[in-house]
Amino acid sequence: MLETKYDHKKVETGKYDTWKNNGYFKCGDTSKEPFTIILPPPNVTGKLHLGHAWDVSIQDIVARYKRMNGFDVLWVPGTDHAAIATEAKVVKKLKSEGINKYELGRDKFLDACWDWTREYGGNIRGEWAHMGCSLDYTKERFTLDDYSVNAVNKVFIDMFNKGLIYKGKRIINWDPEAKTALSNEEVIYKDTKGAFYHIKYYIEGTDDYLDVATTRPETLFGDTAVAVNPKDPRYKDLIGKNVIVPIVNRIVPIIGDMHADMEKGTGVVKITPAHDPNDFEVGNRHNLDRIVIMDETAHMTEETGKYKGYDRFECRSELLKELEDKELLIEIEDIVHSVGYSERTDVMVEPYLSEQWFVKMDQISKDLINMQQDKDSKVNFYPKRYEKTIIQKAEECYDWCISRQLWWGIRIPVWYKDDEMVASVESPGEGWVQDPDVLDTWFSSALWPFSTLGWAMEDKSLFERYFPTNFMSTGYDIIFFWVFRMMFQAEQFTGKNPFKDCYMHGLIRAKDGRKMSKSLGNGVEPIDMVEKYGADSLRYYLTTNSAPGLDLRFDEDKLTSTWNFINKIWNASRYTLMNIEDIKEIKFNNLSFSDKWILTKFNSTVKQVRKNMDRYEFQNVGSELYDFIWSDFCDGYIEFSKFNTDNEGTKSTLLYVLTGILKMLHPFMPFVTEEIYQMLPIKNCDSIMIDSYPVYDKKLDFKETLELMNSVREFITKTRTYKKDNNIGKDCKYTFRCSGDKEIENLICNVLKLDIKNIAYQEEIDTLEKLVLDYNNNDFSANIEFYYSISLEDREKEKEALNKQKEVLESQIARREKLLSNPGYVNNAPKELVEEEKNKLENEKKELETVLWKLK
RNA sequence: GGAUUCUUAGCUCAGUUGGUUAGAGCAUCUGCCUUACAAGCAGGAGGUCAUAGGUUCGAGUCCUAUAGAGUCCACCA
Repeated sequence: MLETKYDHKKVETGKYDTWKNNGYFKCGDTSKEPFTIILPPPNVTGKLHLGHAWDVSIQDIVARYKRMNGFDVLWVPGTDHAAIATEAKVVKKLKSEGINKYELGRDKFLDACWDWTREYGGNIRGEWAHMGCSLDYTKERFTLDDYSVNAVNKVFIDMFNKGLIYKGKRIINWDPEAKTALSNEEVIYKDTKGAFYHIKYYIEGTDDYLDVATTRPETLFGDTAVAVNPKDPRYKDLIGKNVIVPIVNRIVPIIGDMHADMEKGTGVVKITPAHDPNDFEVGNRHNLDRIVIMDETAHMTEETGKYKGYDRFECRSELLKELEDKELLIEIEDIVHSVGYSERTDVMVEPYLSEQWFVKMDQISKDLINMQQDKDSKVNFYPKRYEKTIIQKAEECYDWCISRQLWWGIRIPVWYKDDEMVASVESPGEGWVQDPDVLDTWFSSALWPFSTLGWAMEDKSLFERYFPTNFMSTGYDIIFFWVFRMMFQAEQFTGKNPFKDCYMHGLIRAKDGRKMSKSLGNGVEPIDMVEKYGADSLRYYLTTNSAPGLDLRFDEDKLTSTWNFINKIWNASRYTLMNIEDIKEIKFNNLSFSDKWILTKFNSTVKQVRKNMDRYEFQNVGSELYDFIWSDFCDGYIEFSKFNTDNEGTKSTLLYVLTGILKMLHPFMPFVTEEIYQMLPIKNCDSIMIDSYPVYDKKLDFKETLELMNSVREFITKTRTYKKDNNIGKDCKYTFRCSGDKEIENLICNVLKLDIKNIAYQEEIDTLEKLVLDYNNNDFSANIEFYYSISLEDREKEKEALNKQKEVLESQIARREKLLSNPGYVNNAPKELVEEEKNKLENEKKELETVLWKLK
């Protein structure tokens, strides 16, 4: 027997290991159709946050749903080495021990990284277990294992040989703290307080100067020109003349270039080709020198003279003093402008001239766009608008900087000897030196959908069976980092898209709508929520409380409501189990009206739920199930069944519907549904997770009963309201007639507790005052009269109520008559709707008649 | 500058291909410890669906504009 209260801790203990040990998470039944999901790999040393909890819940729901629908489901777990993040942590740790990364050397540093990974890695596995994720651990991968490394090498070498990967000297985004290049996606732009510094650049041989406005005065050491717009009447005559760069006193030309915007600043812009991407382009057009004035740690080089060794910010403040002293500073204008910061280290990104590896994107992007235009081969996004986002990204693509000046990662498989350069995993021979850099973590992540399946391994059987994958779920924040790149790499190397459906969920925010962050201290740990409410509650809450692609404000009160819902299910199960203990088999004979009604309702719920599950509309599934279980099954059917517990058909219906409810809920609430399933007197399988998902059953669809019972329920509610409005107590004498079967009459009397002792005698009918409630619907009508001595006051109250009712009815009738006399509506609207309107109008008219009669 | 999302009850959110009386949770009011559940039951109250136009027989839903809020991309000397 179940306890009276649901205890999530008790329920969730032990089940995960049982499932896992019984092999329910493993794929491999080749008699079934495969269905593959690849888990987006979290940072190996990271921990589960609410966003992950949401993400894995969605995937587990799909995995369990598909498994119950007869698919051979493979859900691949894995983790990511997270190059920059991990390396930064290890560097910090070593530093605290007084060890410098470079002094330690590459090999020993990597050992330290592996130690770190082993020490802090693997926690995430326990968290997947807490959440109930049905992952196939026999296929677990890591971005630095052979599956991944082999694929990365193979892809890199192939792209290198095709010319899709090249090495180039460019201005890239540089993180001076991590001392590595970054891709454009890894730069976060933030509004920052700064200033326009107006500096005098004297025109050579004159006392005139140009007012040059810059936000970064310290870069003047690298100036090799000053540009004006060739159409700018203010300055066009100056083109060809020279100016003197202040402090360094370098003579540089005034050039005409469209880059100079007449509207912006003073219309004069200093050109620093080695420290600004736009200036770099200008420099190329005008053949300007590139003077590097900062090193890899953003400290000034010897080009800056006495400022050598200064940090970039120190240099700025000292330089400004000097400019002021020398009366070269015209003014300082405060502005707010957006400045790039490193996604990982949060330091200000420095545009930096260096040699890096790039993926050439133009053709690849075109291939992606073509693929997306083909209905059969494209990725279906949920919600659909992300298809457009992807296409837009592809259209405005720029080359992807993939080299990182780090050690923790997959090393670039390129070897050098003198002027020669060869791409190869192994050294081509004596005297060859490998490129020191590693690849962007996202380069390996991009291959994840096929690398994990053994695409670059000898045994390709998994790849052949389970690729392309079926379902991908992730937050919209990494669409460019990851989804886009997975798509083009799979297209380039497998000729197919990596997944058929891609579900994008939003971000989790704090209750007030702000982002959850450490600095605000408003973060919520999913594991704490699991502890407090159970994984079942958390999963259901996260997945049914928002529409696809939209953010979710985390609200613990709603989690409580979800817990209450589970407690409700628990108690409905408790009731059911108490009443079906002796059942031998499910037999639908001698079904009562209410049995037929709930079976019909159940059937239509199954239909709706399946439809929405197939479209990943989980919020709809959630409300369908909530409504059916709470309003129909518990408040409606269970109450009816209480007067019918000896009936075999009713027992069968209770068990059948409860079993179906558990199965439909199982993908959302795996633990509690398994707990209750195990107590069912009749069940097909050892575990609910290997049982089948409910299907619509035509034999159990009783449409007429549905309508009749809806009327009966409406009558019951109306009677209750009526009694309450008129202060009619339990002992009031009554008479009752209804059009339905004797069974219906009994049901109503039972539910409304119309005590047989209180039926009014003829004498009472003749002498006492009465209150009458008439109910008319085309398939059911009922009349109930209550007899008692009525006061004048009550009589007035009743009259008032009737008048109000009259008004409402009259306006409704008028509205409906107008509607039905509109030929446009009658001709164009669906016939059933028109019929229904007509019926309603009829009933309202009848009702109005009674009200009018009573008023007399 | 380009794209995109949101604006629905006091609060947080649902609302399928347009179908006429817009739903839920929480909060609130009334009455109930009825033996599955008081973390519950029964019955209420609460909304001119941001604004203004348009399409349509019919608009929360489609179109246009406006206002406010958010996000992404590009630019930012």
